[in-house]
Amino acid sequence: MADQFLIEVAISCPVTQTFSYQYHAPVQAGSRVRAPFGSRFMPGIVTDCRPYSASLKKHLPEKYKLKPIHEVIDSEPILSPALLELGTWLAQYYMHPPGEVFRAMTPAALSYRKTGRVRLTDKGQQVMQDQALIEGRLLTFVFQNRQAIEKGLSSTTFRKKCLDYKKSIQDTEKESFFPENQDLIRANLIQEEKSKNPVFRQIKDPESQNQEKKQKSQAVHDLPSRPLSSEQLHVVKTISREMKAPSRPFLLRGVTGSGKTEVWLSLIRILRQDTDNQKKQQALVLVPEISLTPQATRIFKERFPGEVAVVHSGMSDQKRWEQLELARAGKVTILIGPRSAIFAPFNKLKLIIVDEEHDNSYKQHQGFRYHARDVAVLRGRLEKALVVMGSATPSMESWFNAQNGRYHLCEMTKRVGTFCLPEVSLVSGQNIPPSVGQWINREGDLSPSPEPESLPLEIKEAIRQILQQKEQAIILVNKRGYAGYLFDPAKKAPVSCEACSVSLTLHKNRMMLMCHHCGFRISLKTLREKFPDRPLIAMGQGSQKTEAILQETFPAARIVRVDSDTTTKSDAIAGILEQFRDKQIDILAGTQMLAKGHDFPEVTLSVLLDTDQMLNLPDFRSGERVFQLIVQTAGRSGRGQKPGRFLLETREPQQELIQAAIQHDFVRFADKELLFRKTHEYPPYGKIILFELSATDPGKLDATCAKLTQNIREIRSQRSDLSYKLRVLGPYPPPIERVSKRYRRLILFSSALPDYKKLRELCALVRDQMPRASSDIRLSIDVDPQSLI
DNA sequence: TCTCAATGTAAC
DNA sequence: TTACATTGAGAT
Repeated sequence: MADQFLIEVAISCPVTQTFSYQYHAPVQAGSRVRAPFGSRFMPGIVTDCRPYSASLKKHLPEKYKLKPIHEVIDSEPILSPALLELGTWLAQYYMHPPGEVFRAMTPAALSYRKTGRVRLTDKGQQVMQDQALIEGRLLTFVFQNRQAIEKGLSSTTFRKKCLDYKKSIQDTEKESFFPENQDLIRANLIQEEKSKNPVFRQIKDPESQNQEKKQKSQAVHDLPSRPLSSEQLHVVKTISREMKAPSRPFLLRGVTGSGKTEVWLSLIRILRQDTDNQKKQQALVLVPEISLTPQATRIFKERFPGEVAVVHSGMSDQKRWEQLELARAGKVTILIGPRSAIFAPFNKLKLIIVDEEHDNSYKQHQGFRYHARDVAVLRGRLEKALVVMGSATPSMESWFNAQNGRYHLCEMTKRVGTFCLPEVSLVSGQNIPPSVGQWINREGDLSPSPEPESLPLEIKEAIRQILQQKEQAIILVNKRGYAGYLFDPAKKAPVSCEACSVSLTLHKNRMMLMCHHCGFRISLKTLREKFPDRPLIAMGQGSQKTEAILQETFPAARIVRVDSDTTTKSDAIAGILEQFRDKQIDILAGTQMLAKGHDFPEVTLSVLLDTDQMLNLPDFRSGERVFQLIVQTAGRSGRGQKPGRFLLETREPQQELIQAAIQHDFVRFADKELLFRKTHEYPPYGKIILFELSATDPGKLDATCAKLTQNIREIRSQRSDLSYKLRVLGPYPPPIERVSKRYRRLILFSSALPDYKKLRELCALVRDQMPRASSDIRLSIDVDPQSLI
């Protein structure tokens, strides 16, 4: 066996290790390969390749015989050395299977479909006509469209559709017999093609289309940049000085409307002029998904015609691939995209901008749960690119880093041009009964509260004025808090945990209050017995009604509701935002997404309703979120020529957070917040790793949890170093116990920053000893979770 | 004793 | 993730 090579492959499936193969030629790390895995071929990424020598052989596990790689897919690696290193590091850090990490990094390139298909036979087609037979009805349901009849269905969809049908008739018809797959095959109604190996999705060469596009966009003339304010100029100078040899990332804190976009544009301009060798230097601009409207990207395209590529989640794989290919080949200078764009391939990446760095949408909440801002910092280090994060209300993590010198800090305190910050009024909610809520009655049960509901007078009046003057308004309605809490009108504060200073969570199905940090719990009954005369209001059901009331109060106004329920597709939202900009809509009413970074010059009123409810979410980050929300909402108003107003409804106007927010005093808020985080060892002073177990069967779930608890106890008793100073809470059911038919349990591991290594070690041990009682049970790990519920 | 489905585990 | 072995319940 001359000249064999040992190849390490991260297989695209949820297993923690990488696997070794042999091959007759070297394969560059970062290339895709197809390798025999079990009894089939799976795609994967080569992580390492070295000549196969006798000494190497010793290190291999003996019981396995090395299999040869089946096929090398790429002649050139699809992951650059830097991206490969990034992925390897991330798999470690986020405790996620490397194969899955790489798949997340290379959209479409590693996805595959199974070729196993199910077709109708001729006999099957005949039977299908006969609706008297159960088989006929089943097949009609499963093979609804013509395409399915002609091409067949993949076996997975076929099975799913059969199950769907079975479920749908279970309630209505009592069938004595329901045909299983085997029955259908035996009766020669369907045929199953067996071909088990995944096939790579074909990706067309984008070359031809690019050229067209490029020519089109090049026809636009270079637009002159707007003159910068002295503040902006100073910031640009300071940051660009670091561009050649970046040492630390920058955090740019600039009040809303201070013109951060202009700063980004100037930085890119400088980057582009600075051609120290043949390769064009490139910039990546990360933005929150919601602000990826054509409007927002237009300014980049106008300033740098033909040099901008854009990706967003609504794109087809084909289209996205095209855009990424432009960046990889060095054909564009700038790539704009949401969090996943942090993995985009580049020819020569020199600058990474994270716009609105505090934004929650940078965190992936499923599967590979990375935080794009944190990944950006790491990628910047690996690629020697400068990372610049910008926000009016930085996250506590970034602010902390800027304070202790890990990041450079730049600030812009003035709005540019004629804009000034909006006039703020507090609308006292004190006389208003809680919009929707339930009272805790004497028995400790919940009973509905009277719900007189209308808009506060000041708000009504303000909206009326806006409509009269044909201006626009944005109204933020908190649709529902994701958890319930108890409000104590006597104290004008929620009932909170004395040890942790976070609101206690109301678990309605258990009728108890729980603290998600220390595990403290008290039943409503006990609480009632303790304080018999205190009226307590259960909050957290939300105030969906507000939107309806708005329309009722102003029937003539063109009001459009925007929230994740009504507009799931990002396309739809973009459309609505465009209409709003064109003044076809007077009032936008909706959830938090409306507060994010949009620039509507005609908006002169922004309103934040029911602030308290958000403030009292049982989460140590709720203060930070509300502060951001208030400042950002206020920032939507008065961005044009006319001065803006901002109204905020609260029952607790004296709260320090609210006072700081309405004065746009971030530093005052941050000082207090960081102190709070420090005393409780919350991030950034502490680290959290969250395990989420889920299953469709709650019994199995609890059984697994019990075993897992036992495992944790054993590990900790054997390893005192993993017991001391590390906190473990749970498994506990989150307030939203069931999500998409799966029950959930959480285990929260936390520690102070210095003990982080130990914390990780403990978590890794727990993961590896996870009892796999059933395939129904899933474990997903969230390192640095954004939310604990 | 055979068959089918549910459960568990390995994959290089 | 998928495939295969193992196990256990029910059918012949």
